[in-house]
Amino acid sequence: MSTKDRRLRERAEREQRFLDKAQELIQRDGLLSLQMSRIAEECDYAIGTLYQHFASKEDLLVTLATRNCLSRVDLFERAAHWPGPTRERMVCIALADLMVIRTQPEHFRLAQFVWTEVIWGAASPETRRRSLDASAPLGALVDGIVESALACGDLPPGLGLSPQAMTLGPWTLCLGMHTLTHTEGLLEAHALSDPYRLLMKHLHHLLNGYGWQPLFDPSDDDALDALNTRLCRDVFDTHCPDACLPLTARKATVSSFSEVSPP
Amino acid sequence: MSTKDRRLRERAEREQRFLDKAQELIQRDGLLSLQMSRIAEECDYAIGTLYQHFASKEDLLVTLATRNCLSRVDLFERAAHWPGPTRERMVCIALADLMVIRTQPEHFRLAQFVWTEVIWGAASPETRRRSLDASAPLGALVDGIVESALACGDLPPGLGLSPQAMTLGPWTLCLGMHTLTHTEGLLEAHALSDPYRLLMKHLHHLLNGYGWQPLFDPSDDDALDALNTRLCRDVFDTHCPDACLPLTARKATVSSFSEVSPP
DNA sequence: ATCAAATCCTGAATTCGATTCAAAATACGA
DNA sequence: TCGTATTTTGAATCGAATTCAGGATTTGAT
Repeated sequence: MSTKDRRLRERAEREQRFLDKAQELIQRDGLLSLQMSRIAEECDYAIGTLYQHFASKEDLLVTLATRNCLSRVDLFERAAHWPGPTRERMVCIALADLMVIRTQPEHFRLAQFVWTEVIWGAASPETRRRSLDASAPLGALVDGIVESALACGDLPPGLGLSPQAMTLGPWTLCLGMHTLTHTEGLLEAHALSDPYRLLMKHLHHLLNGYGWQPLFDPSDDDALDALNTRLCRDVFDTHCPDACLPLTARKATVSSFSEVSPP
Repeated sequence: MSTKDRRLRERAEREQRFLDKAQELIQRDGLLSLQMSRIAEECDYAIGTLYQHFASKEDLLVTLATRNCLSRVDLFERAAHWPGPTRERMVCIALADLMVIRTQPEHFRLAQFVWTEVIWGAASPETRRRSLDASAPLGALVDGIVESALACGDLPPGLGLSPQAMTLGPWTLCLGMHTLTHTEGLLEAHALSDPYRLLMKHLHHLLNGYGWQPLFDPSDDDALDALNTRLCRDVFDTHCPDACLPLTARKATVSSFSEVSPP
């Protein structure tokens, strides 16, 4: 029996090595030029062996995206379980998301690609289901924050939205911003820079719109910086890299406009 | 000289026919199984001729997405130039977007695919630029609404955001929701339905968050329906198809929750 | 109307990469 | 140790995008 166990374990380990290598190749040469044969080759396996783990290239990609998703759980957990105000916890989710995307932009590119009809539709139903299952814990963590907020009165009653439905707002906002940000040339074409600072501002406007207490004034750049810095430090032990404080473009673009119409 | 003109015109017409056929094939068989050879074949041209118009399959796809984008301009113009309140004009943009996506979901799927690193990066810079240029008019229309709102006081001064930056909020919200909606199984996995009704609610919350006058209570389902119906009728001469009023799922899901915590 | 040059169109051939599968290698149990 | 079951292998297959060497057509001058 232990033999069979060992076999299974070794098989699982090999699968992880394949995924690691795929990740590495994507990071090195881009998703565009990822080749199944090279993954197998660089792992010193025949290509047939690779196909015993993944029914197709699409399956491999979806599986990799799923693993990436799972790797975010602990970060999200820190945000969701941090004992601060519910609103700040929700902001932390967005910050966590930002940190991941700044560190591993390929993660987003892959997820974006994988959710495309072409890839998603070509992956096996089983693989797709596993991928959806993997996103459930993340969703649950965020839903939990909303529930707490409703319970403690930070969010007004009578919004008429389930926690899942509430979660959807920040989620779509972040997702949409990532999408635009990663389409090369798009934001420039619309005279925009510093998209993630803008994301945080819009997020605060949205939370204000829900009436999520305590309200926050997103036009106060210094307060925004201070909040992000504090949360990154207290919640993630990070000195809040450029992730949330893209100081560079700030003076140039955003502030220069805000000087036109001061508070 | 007129000869040359005719040539150019015929060439342009042929290009449109190729694009029409591509659109038709996508609609019929899905993006997944679109083949360059079939496009040429069904247009009664050799495949080489197709490649005189589009340097690659990616180029064709981006070009098609660009044309789709241009086809939305008139709808957006109606919304932006409608002489109603600025806030309602902005809502109309979202409604226009929804109407398009309900009528031609392939449009979104294609845009999503095209904005992917894999496709966008493989298209020629020229084609990419044309695509970005095509989105400028749409952006400008929406920016114009924001400018009016700032000018007439519907939006408070001191937000510290340029019109382009303001536009980004609703844009990302809609984009993100479309993305989630079109990933088969995702919303179901998170116990959500009726995503576009939710989109409209979150949009109103966001606009409320900006302080965009007159404020609107998104938890009032009947008011939301009434607003959408009126706008569709007055602005688009449409009887507001299911686009904005997915009455079906409404009673089942959203209201049932809102009954738990009534206003 | 005729011809050479320029331009355009054609589709068989090439290329590239994913996927298959028959054979070889290896592991297992008696 | 041997026969069977399982796993691995990678050359061969397949599918689809892309190329390019002609053939066809148009142009413009005579």
